[in-house]
Amino acid sequence: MDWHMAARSQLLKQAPRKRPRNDNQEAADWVYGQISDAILEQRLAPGTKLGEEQLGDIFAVSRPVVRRALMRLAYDDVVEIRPHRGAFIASPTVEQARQVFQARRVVEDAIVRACATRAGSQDVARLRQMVATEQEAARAGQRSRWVRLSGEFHLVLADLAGNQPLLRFLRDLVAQTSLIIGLYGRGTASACCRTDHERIVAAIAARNGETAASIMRDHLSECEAALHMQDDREKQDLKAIFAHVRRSAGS
Amino acid sequence: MDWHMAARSQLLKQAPRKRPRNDNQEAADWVYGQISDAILEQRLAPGTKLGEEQLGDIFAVSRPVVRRALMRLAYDDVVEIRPHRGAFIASPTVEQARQVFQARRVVEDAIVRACATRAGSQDVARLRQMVATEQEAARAGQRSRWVRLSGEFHLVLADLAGNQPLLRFLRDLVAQTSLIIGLYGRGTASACCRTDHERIVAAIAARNGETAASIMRDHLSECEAALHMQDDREKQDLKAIFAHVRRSAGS
DNA sequence: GCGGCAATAATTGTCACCAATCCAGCGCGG
DNA sequence: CCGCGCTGGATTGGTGACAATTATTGCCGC
Repeated sequence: MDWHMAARSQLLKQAPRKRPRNDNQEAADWVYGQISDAILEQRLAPGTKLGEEQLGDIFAVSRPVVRRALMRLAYDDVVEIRPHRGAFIASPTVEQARQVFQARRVVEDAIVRACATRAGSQDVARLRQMVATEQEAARAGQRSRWVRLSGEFHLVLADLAGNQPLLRFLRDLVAQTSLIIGLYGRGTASACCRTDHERIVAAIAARNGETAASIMRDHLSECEAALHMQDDREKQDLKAIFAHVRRSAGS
Repeated sequence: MDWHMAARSQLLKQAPRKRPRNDNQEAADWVYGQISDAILEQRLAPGTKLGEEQLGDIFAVSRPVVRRALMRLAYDDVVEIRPHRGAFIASPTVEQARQVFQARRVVEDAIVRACATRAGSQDVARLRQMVATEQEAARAGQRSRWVRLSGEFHLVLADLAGNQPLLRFLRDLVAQTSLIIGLYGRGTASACCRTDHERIVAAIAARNGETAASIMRDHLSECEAALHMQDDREKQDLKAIFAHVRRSAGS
């Protein structure tokens, strides 16, 4: 019903940006959007505990509202709810990270192909502006903003492709990608895609779907390769990190 | 954590089949699985109202449990929750149906390619048995069972592909496909894929991913083409359907 | 001095009640 | 006689408090 009509308009931001007054049905969506944005901007590190009461105090909403938001986030695999333990920001494993990137290659390959045939001149202009804004944030060194804009670029492409299920799926994948970059992206993760987005837009503007898909696949593979994916950063490296301390301070 | 380890085992049935005693955390999943199965077997027609209290009486669970199950189903786009109105089995529009099939073509193309490289001999045997069971149900005229097995075949393929995000995405798409077939599949919808599944398995067994993907794409396109997708079955055709009645019965 | 165990405390999960909202039937006015 | 506004019933949504479970911490035994 309200599923395909609003496509290509503002469906990307499903969560309201401003705080609703008292309506709690939208309040849950608001909390969901707030936490989701924090994850996308990497303000919430993986493993962070999300206490219900704590969030309820922060957002001034009741606990069931927080609960619903957390359940939605858990369904997106960005938070992990362990029974009677609480909700934590998910920490994707290396295997999960590879699967996310593989899924993104599959989905976004098709998305850019659709964009190449569907995108009009105004759509291309919109994409160019997004790329410009993103590069501006990158030059200014605003890492959070850049990460968010970089993800939004892919979502705008999915929006232009005009396929709602693929858009929703990619939204989840992008959110998880933010977590993955936050976990394994120490180092030159920011420089991985310097002009890839620009080249993708150019290929779309030229109606060359094959080229656009090829660039997109390479782009995602490069992003994946730029990560330091080492398996055992779960608990073992705690001992490695504090191996040199050797209880120097004592009685 | 428990995300990729259980892949390829029994992750397809995320909902327990037998009724848990009193534990309500799993009870919600149980209700979710029951309703989801009913949708997959087309026992629940689109537009059916799902009253919370009613479902609570049927499954002997409290209303919040039903509520959580309905929320999950709504997130899968198989039920539509209208505020203060209740939950209804979703009625996908023609546009939504086309997008679902397009998304399935994109995803399952990649899935069968992965299957062609990853599937071992025992996997192929499992697939052959699934096809045999499915054809048996088709010959026996068990429509519900056939619809369910037909969907499960695709999910088993996704399971073999070994990509959890794609598997979950395809699960949602298959559920929506059941609704679409229930809505627009009057007629020869059952005969659309006579031996397609068998040919897909053969291509996978031959390690021919390209052929398997081609058959899969054609298979999905044929299934889509076999539907009677007429646009205006929302409200307008009500007047068309009852145009000839001309209020014959009256005072 | 250290490991195991039990009691405590905090947090989550659930249920029952209450308020808000929407549909249906009915009376009234045109 | 038909259309419209109103009220009643029913269902959903929200909030509050209770019970279950688990992590932590202090204590006891070895």
